[in-house]
Amino acid sequence: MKLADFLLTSVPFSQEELNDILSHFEKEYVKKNQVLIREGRVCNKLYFVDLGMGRSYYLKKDGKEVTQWFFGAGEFMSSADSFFKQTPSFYYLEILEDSIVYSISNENMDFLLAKYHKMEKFIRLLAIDILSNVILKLNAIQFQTARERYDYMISEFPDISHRVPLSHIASYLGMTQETLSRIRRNDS
Amino acid sequence: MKLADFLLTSVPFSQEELNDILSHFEKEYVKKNQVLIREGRVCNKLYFVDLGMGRSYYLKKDGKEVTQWFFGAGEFMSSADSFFKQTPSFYYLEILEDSIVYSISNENMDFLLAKYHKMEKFIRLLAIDILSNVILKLNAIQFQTARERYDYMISEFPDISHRVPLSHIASYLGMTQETLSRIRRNDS
DNA sequence: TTTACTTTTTGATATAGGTCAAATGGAGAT
DNA sequence: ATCTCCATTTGACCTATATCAAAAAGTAAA
Repeated sequence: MKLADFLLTSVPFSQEELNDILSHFEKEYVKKNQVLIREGRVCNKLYFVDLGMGRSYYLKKDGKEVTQWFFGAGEFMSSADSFFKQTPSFYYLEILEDSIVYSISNENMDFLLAKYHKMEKFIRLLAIDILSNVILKLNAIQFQTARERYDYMISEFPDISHRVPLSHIASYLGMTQETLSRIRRNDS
Repeated sequence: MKLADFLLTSVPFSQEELNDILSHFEKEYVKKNQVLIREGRVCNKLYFVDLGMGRSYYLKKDGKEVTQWFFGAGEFMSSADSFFKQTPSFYYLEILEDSIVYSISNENMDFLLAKYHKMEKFIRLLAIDILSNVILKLNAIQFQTARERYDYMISEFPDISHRVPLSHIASYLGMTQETLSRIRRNDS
């Protein structure tokens, strides 16, 4: 879904409001492997993935990467609490394929939030959607077997396994890549 | 923290606005073990715990209860996505001790959200705070040992272990009560 | 205080998934 | 085609935590 449609789907902005809002976003072409924000830095942009995909991840003390989330086309991508609270990010944000994104700075977002009551509503709804998704994942991790988590992911994101390295998917699912490899082998 | 203070801490409401907002909440005295909302029902109240505590939990297929979250005094309590999206709740909400809560209906909340731009902002910030907390827990569950999770919980909520049954804490931490009991024994 | 009931602890055993190490496979560069 | 470099798979073994079962400790009622 495109950014304009995404905005309109949850809040009925007028054409004029929509144009104003969109004008505060900037189109960016981002190359594969580019890091958008690093752990410990304040995330001052919110991204909408128009085409391509990205992920958030962090490093464990032993230096291993742990994928926290994947962001596909038609989704907002950011270190949400860092962006909205202007606190240091716990995560890295990285682009996984050559992508087109629309970004908005924190200053522009604050401007729009202050200007439009409807913009506050839009972001509130966005935050609640993200929250639902995180809660779903928390339940999956806490109470499903490695196999069940994998099956769920495949049913939800059938193409992801062809687009990103196994190791990213494994850490996203909270298991080692060896375990994921074995699960895959036993596929029917 | 009291409800009025909580509101003022994140958004500078005027005294008049504050009074109007507070007038849409209703004070309720809730007895221990009372269930505020059941799985599958739409949650139409948001609660602020003034005194006492509650939890959210769900039932696994095998009938076991899994505590999802504890809500202490000075915190909002609800099945957030059910309340704000008016969709069936995945959880039960239950009061664990005789408590005093302030509740607001979904209709009143919608009224306030539409009336006050600042109210939208308040709820947006609240949603983002909840999101941060859920993400922290997700990381803990995904990548810490049972022991580490327990130690973390004790440091954050030192008194909880005296106020609720072991089994609730164990399932909250994603482990069996036998494991939690053994961890406790090895405390220094 | 005795009885009945619930919660917590302890013990013995099982298992999912982790760790470490090596082998295989694939993709790009020369 | 061959070499190099990573990604993936496989194998052998290990460990944290679950499961099942029973004992002990608390709590409340009679």
